Formats: sequence, structure tokens, C-alpha cells
Amino acid sequence: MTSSKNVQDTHISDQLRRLHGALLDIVAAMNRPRRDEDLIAAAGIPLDGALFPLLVLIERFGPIGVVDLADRVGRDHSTVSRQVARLEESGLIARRPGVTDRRVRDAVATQEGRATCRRIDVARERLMRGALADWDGKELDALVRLMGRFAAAFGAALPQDRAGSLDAPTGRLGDAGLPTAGKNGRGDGGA
Amino acid sequence: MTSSKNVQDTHISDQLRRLHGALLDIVAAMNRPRRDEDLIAAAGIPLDGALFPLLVLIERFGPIGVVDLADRVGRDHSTVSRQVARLEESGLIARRPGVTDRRVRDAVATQEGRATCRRIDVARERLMRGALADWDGKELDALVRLMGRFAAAFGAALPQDRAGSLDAPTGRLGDAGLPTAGKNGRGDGGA
DNA sequence: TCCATATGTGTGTATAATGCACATATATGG
DNA sequence: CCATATATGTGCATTATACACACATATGGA
Repeated sequence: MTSSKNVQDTHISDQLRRLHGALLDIVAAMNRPRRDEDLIAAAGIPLDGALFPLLVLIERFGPIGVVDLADRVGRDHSTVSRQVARLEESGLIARRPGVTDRRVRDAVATQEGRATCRRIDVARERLMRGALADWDGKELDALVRLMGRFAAAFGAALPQDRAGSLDAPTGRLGDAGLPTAGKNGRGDGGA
Repeated sequence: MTSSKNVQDTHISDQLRRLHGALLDIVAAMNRPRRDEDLIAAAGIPLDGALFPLLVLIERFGPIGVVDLADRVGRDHSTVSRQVARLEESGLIARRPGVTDRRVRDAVATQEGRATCRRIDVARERLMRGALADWDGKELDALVRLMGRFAAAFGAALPQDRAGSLDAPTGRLGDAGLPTAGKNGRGDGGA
């Protein structure tokens, strides 16, 4: 029994390694500057490269606060706060007080922002249709289903941002001294 | 006939939109600082957050040159050049002249670098096993197959970095003036 | 009700990552 | 042999970024 289980285990390990490779390829593709450039060009508006992803996220997941946005892009909330402010100046998004929580100032896409995103959507869909041109409909359905499920499971399994575990200060003793890159560094992530 | 075709089209559009949503979720998950922090902690070495993804890429795709690396992470080659130099100083990777092209100085993981990556791999696999704990074996196989195929197709369909189209200078007339965010800006990408 | 703690937002500030221009070395094709 | 393209690395100015810190609001317990 241990034999078959080990076979299973190595098979799963291989599969997970392949999955990681696919993740790296996808992240690499998303990181290509040319991709954003083309989509920005489709937007028809001279938009800063850093502001572009935020606009898309706000239009897609808005109304959304700065903290949630910062968590998505992996940057400090202060950085995102300034970028959102610039995006507001451009007129593509607007801020409004949160309905249930008055601490948050939700960001929402304006009509112009939504129109811009629709142009971007058209370009993106054209790009994806080109990439998946020779795909079977059944396979696309399976990809969307499985990848959506994986994205949810992966995001949920990831460790959340530890705020301030002020209690249990005795825990993790022995980690003092070492500059374990505690929290600083602008690592983009992707490994 | 047009009716059924339109139904098909809207269905595909919906699926592509869902696929894009999954991509955004995955990129958001990969961008989480905590994820890299945990993996770096597993590495057992105080490693800079920005250098960590490079080490993983070099160990996985090396020997690899600076340009290819820069293309993967979406940063300028000069930036990556400096980071790789720092990684070399740390002893985790080494540089060596390319075998077929003596212009390149390939980066390869040293024994210590490989050992570090193995520790990271263990932690990553544990993380992924946790995320996919309740997945059927068949479903995992399907996910790996389809996502691998998608990653390849997506990466291939993306526009490549236009070097210098010095010829045909008459093309694209009318784009002058507008600061179309031509190429600058450190947009991270992900939309 | 009041208070302690947690969380969301924004600003000042110093640091360092980043992109660009440029130089050099090698490759490639005519 | 030469023109062009590509790979690498360095000087340099810009600015994105993270960290403190302050303030507003929320939340739950005494």
C-alpha cells in the first residue's frame, strides 16, 4: 500500500511542480510591459503604467477601499493611496465614503473610467481570443472552471497579512537579530 | 444560424471574462508580500525580497541571461543586471560565459542556491497541497494540463518587445505629441 | 456609556529601485 | 569586411516605495 501511495505522492509532486511552472509563465506574461502598453493604447487615453492596473481593478472590483486595493497589488497602502489620488485627478475614478464603514473612502470608476475600461476589455478579449483560437469549447469551459476554482483556493490558502500580533509576545523567540527581510523590500513577488 | 453563433460568442466572452478574473486573483495571490516572506523564511537565509524571485527563476530556468530574466520579471535589463550582481555576491548564483553566445553571461544557481531553492520548493509544495487538499486527482491532472497549455498559448500570443523599428519611420503618423506613456513608467502589470 | 484596541486613510520623509542614455563586446547576415 | 542587432553593465536623475506617524472611525468588553 505504501508503494502505491508513494507513487501517488510523487505524481502529485510532479503535477504541483508543473503547476508552479505554469504560474511562473502566467506571471511572466502578465508582467510584460508591452502587454500593458497595447492595452493602454487601446484605452485611447495617455495613462500612467502604474495607474492602469489600479483602474482596471477599481472598475472590476469597485467600490473598493485603498487597503483592499493595496492588498491586491502587493504594495503599501500609502503608495496606493497616492496612486488612487492621481487616478482621481485624472477623472477616471471617484472617491466616496463607504456605506457601511465611514472610515473607508471607496474608489469607484467614473463614467469615463468605465468607458475606458470597456475599450480595454475589447482589446483584451481580442488578445485572448487569439491566444485560444484553436481551443475546443469544452476545453475552454474546463479551463475556466478549474482555473477559477484554483484561483479561489490558492488565494484562500495563502497566509494573510499578519497585522500586529501584540499578544503572545513570547512566541517565535530566537528570531531576533537576523534581518530576515522582516517586511521591507519592494519585492514584487512571483516565485 | 447567426442566432446560435451569437449565443456561442457571448458565452465565450463570458468565459474569457471569468478567465480574466481568475488571472487577476492569481496575480493578486502571487503579489502578496506574506507569501514571499514565508517562503524566504523557509529558505533559511536572509534574502532580499526583490532577489528572491530572481533566484527561483534562475534555478528553474537557468542558465539564463540578464535579458531573458528581465523579460520575465518585466523590469529593465539594467535593473536586473544589478540585482543579479547582488545575487552573485551572496553566493547563491554564479555567472559564466554563454556556451553558444559569448555576449551573454549566463546566471546559474550554485550548490548553495540550489539547496536554498529546494527548501523553498518544500514549503511551496506544502502550501499548494494545503490549497488543493480536497481536489480530486483527475481534476488536478486536468488543471495542470489545461493551465500549462494556456500559459504557453497566452505567452506566445502576447506581443513581443518591439526593439527598434527604425525602418518604416512613416508608419503610425499622428501619434506624435501625445505622451502615450510610450515606454516609461514602472507599471508592474497585471490587468 | 466609556474605554481600549483594531482598522482605514492620508502625509512627511529618507531610501533605494527603476528607467534611460551611453559605452562596450559579440553576433549575424550580406 | 561592414552594417546592424543584441547582450551586458555603469552613470545618473527621477520618483516610486516603505516606514512613521497622525487622525478618524469601528468594535467589543467593562
